[in-house]
Amino acid sequence: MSAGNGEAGGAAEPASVLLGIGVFARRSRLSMKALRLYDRLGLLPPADVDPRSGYRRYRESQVETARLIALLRRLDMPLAQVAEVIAAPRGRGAELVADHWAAVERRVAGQRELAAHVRSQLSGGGQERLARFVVRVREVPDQQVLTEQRHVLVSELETWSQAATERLTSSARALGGVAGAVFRIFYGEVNEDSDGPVEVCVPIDPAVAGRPEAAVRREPAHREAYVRLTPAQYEFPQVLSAYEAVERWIDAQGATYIGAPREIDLVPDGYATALTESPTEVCDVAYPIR
Amino acid sequence: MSAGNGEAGGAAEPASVLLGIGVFARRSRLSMKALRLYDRLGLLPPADVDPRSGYRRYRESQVETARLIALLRRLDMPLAQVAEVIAAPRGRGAELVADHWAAVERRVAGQRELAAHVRSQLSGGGQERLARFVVRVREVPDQQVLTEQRHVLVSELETWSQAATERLTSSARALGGVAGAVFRIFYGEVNEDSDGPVEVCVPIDPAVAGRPEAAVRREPAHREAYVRLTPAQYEFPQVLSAYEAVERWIDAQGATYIGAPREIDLVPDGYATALTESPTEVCDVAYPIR
DNA sequence: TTGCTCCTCACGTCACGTGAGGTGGC
DNA sequence: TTGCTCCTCACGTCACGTGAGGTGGC
Repeated sequence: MSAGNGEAGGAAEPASVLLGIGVFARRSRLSMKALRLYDRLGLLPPADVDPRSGYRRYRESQVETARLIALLRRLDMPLAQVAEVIAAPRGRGAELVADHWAAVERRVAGQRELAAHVRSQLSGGGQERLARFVVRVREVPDQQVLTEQRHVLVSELETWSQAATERLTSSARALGGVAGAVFRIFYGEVNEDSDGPVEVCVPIDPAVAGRPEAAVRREPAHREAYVRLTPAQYEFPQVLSAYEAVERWIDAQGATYIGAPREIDLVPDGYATALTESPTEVCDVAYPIR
Repeated sequence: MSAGNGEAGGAAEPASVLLGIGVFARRSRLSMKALRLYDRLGLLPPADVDPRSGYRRYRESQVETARLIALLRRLDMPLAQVAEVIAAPRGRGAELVADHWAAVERRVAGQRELAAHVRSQLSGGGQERLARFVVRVREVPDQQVLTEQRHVLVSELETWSQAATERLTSSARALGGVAGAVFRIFYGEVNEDSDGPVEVCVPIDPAVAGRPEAAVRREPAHREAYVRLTPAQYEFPQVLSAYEAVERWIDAQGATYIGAPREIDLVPDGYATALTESPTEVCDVAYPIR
């Protein structure tokens, strides 16, 4: 409605309010180099750029945004996510920050366990922990299994695998019952950075045809090397030592891995029962070998 | 003593024990690319490299070292530090890991506060927090001060500045007494990543000549803009809002910064007294201006 | 006209990932 | 001989820092 001078939003903001990149950098606590980068990325373009000199000019009101960016970067938020926060309304921005921080805390929690594990490994002799495991070999007949497979990080693993086990177990009951020990196959590593995939397998009677609600497949007969774990040994990251023990044994034998590692539950209904009945042994960690 | 076959350390390790990079990568949970990098850096050179093909061959016993490296990298330890851990005896390695992890925890603790701060800023209106501060201006006469200056991270700031204040205060007493409010000048930012420097200043009688045990200098007379803080407002990271409030005010006035920001204690003996006597106001945050 | 600010390359850092294009080993 | 493994560049990623060499603004 006012005289159209091309400037959106500001009624009468004088040109003298514009700040050079140096002043703007000090006020916003960002380096000039960072500001040039944010300009190139479109994250924080200057209010005005002199067409001949290329000089960047920022508006006072941009200091607040720049400060927010500086704070978010101090939280190690990637610039792509920073851009989302900047673009979103305030409330949504707060949610995104909360999400980012929750992810950081999950990651750090995993690393905290790992750090303790590494320290105790280094200070406490090293070999002794592995020596405690007895590796055995057994033949596993082929099985018909109901399965669910998914990518999960270590923080989501327990929740998901319990839920999947429950779903598959109840499906199995409808098909004549669970015909063997429940197991999980790890096709890829599962930790703070890597997400598998993981497959939960519930054996059923081979004679029964599956219903389409869950994937049904044959797990082929094989020979496997395994160790049996107590509840304490099954905790992350201690369980890594169990995997290491089996791998060392296989290497020492000159045997060959022919499949992804797996955990076979010893107690029916898996970990939930284990918690309430506190058995002395909860599961086996195994590698198929030739 | 055995037949010298050129292999150091192993009495009778057959060549068949050597592993190709692919197998070694799987066993150690490192990528081949990472292994090649560690070779180039001298961090984990293969036991043997075929001179014509360039093929890398690793010894079984190197798997353990490679695993350790993989674990340390999962803790985000830089390769330079990883190299130190690998080279050090086990006990020393455990210490280095503990040190690294302690540093991570300190950093994360600071970021945790900051994340909460950013969230509340975004969800809670934003401007209201700044509006609470009343910015005033005053003239400060020139002062003779005893000082100590150092680079400190935010985690070390409180401990160091209390200790320095005590040292300087007792020196000042020997020189006729503390002649004014104790203050700290921040020449650079102090946070999880940046370490100042910071200078603690204790005013003394200008007529007294200093002794060489502490630096003595004149802090020139100046005009400064300041806000007065309650103990809650002085906590990190809330105190950042106070700095912001002063800076905004200065910008709004079109005034010019002519010195580094400073915190001036309102209570004698600084923060220690503040804790026991719980005053309603602890310190001023100020910027010299023209 | 002299400083000072600001400009754009270009390269370095960190720890790899991702092809390209070629070759050794069984 | 056919796959398969492994090789070395070379470039990309991420968020900048650090000069080099030059120019606009007051």
